[in-house]
Amino acid sequence: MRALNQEDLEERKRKVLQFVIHEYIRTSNPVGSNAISTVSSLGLSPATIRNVLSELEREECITHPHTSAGRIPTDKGYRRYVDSLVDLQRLAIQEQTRIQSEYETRIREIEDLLLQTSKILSSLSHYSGFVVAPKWERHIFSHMDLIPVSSHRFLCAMISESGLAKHFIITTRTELPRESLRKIVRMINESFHGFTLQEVKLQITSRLENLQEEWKDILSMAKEIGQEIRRFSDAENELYLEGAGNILSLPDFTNPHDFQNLFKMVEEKHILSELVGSDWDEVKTKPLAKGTPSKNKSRSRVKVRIGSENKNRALQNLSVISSTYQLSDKTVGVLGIIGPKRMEYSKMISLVDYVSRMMNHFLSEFDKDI
Amino acid sequence: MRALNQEDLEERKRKVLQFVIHEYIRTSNPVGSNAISTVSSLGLSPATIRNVLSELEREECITHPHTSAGRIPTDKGYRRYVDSLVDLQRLAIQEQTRIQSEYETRIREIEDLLLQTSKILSSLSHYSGFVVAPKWERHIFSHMDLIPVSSHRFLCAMISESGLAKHFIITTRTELPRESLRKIVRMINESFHGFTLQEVKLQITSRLENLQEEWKDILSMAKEIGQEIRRFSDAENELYLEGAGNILSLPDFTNPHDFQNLFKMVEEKHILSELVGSDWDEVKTKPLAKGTPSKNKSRSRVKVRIGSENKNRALQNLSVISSTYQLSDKTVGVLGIIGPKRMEYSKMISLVDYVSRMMNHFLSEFDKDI
DNA sequence: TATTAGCACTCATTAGTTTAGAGTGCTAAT
DNA sequence: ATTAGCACTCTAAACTAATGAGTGCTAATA
Repeated sequence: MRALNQEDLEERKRKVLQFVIHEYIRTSNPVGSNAISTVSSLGLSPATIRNVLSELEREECITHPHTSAGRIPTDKGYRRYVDSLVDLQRLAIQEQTRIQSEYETRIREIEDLLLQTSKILSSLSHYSGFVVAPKWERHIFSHMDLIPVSSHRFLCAMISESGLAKHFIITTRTELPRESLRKIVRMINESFHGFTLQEVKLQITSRLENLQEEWKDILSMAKEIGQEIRRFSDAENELYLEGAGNILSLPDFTNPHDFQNLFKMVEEKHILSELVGSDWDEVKTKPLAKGTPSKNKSRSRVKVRIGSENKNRALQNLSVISSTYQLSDKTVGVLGIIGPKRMEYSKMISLVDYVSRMMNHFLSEFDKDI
Repeated sequence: MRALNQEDLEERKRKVLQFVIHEYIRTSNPVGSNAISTVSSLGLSPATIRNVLSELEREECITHPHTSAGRIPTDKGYRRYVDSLVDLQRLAIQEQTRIQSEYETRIREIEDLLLQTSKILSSLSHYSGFVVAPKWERHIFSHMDLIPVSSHRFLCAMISESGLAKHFIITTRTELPRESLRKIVRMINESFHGFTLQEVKLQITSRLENLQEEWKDILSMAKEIGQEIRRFSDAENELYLEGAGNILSLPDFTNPHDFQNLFKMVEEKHILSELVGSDWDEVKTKPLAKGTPSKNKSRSRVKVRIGSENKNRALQNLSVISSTYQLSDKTVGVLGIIGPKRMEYSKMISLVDYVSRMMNHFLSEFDKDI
């Protein structure tokens, strides 16, 4: 028997870890040395496997719940698996067509698209799907208008160049004659055309103050309006979250404490919204496997967070697979799925990747449509 | 010992049932004959109590989970209790002030009021609070406007006389020049002023069609707009639901199946929205106990549904206490709490009653404000 | 005649015991 | 370097026994 060098040993270790993870994902039971020896095609005896396993355990990639149980992957093990062991594949054609057909319901608004996407993510993963709505502040201001509702209340509509519309009711303490209203609206529209909405938000109050001279009479009203616009621009990103119930029915979830955490997350969606916030800044790309280049030239931006890698307590026993989406070449939002750590990463990464590409596709159509 | 007549026996039965329910609510454990004999002030031996209990059991007001357990109330038992045994009281002053202080956060819009109310209901009951938003269709149409977003898209704002505003984006296939747009808006505003929004919804398409002669050029566009308005008027009532997580942590909830049902309810709020729909039509009033007349002259409209009295499956193990609220003297919405069957009905009924009065109070202020 | 004491009976709960089997780690043989 | 062999550990399941809370019935009682 020829001597094995270091590389071969590493290779074997990798294969064993991969097998453990695959088997654990499949059966949800700890995997023993016997099973690996018999079922895998490594051709090694249980005893040898045991040596490999104890080494993997020393490296904290696996543990066992108790002495007489098989091994299960740790978060670190999953991480290693996702980083280098998972075989990334293109999504099956059959699933691609399924997704495309799901998108065929009439989508009029961006909101419809976001909702439908989160539903698709949920129903194809059988886990929970989410979409964080486009980040309002990144858009370019086009125009706004105020419609009187009553003497002190107005419906304020703000439209971005990409066609996103935000609307909310504002209330003023002072009464506003129609003429002044029109003047204020015209002024805002003229001075902010072409600015980002973040700039509008930050500068609206100060701008309105600078016009003191000629606007003395309606200054205080303009100020009030500015404040209200600011207030609504600060609102957190909207989040679409579907299929959270799916996670409950998983065999991995038995602890009632986990239930409560999950519940909290659904009730206070902003928890999750904050959580994925970091995706905007630091985006670690995970290219698809060689030999399967994507149709679209752009790189996949799928990110995986496993269990304790999530900062949020409610997600300590879950994994989040997310990607970003763009509008007019700017990253404006995040979408993805939330599922058990014990999930088919290969398939799920492909799914999220594919759906995020579809989102980009549809969003660019919206963009063209303007 | 003097002979007891039928009435005295009935009275005793009532007292025993009341004691069982109170004790069960307090401890969440089945109540035995011994406990009743010792703790209650009836002065009867366990054996006598047992006779009463078995009679109550024959009447299906109580059961026991197994032979050697004490008694617990059935839905029928709770019903009897709520109908005639519960001591209705005014809410404690301390709680009244707590509620009033909770309402002191700045409430600008009806939406704020609804959200805040559902939070109050949740936090004071320690269960789940809900408010079904005002029924749009019952309001009187005041005016509407269309703001162009892009060539094919408009922000449509509809304002009711009571100041409720509804706004949504509509998309048309054909392009609309500004002039035609203004014409259509003027026409709608003139012809529907004073109508209910339901009438607007039902008649808008047919009205637009009747104007054929003079409007030939913009008829198809007007039609499209009419259809879109119709579509958005059909949208279901919005629902505010807070504190559903509170229910999970109750000792009454152990069955994972119940968890799932509850989850479903939170995810698909319209389930609940449908559920309380019946409150608009058939309202069974439950006046407060004599001797404690309410400050406000109007009758309390609190309704209690216990366990299986709820049609919805998700609520089979829960009780719903609800009341309606008015705007301009019309019943436009429902609010209440959802909790375990095993809850302090007296307190909760008072709470819902009081909060619904507060809602009416604030809403009438909104109304005046217009 | 209504009430109650007495008693046999039921059944959930808990603890204790045993057994089976899955899986490990170590050692010595190959 | 690999593996067979074996003692060891620990869980899960199944069985047993003891406890005790609560009932329903009957006969005695005020």
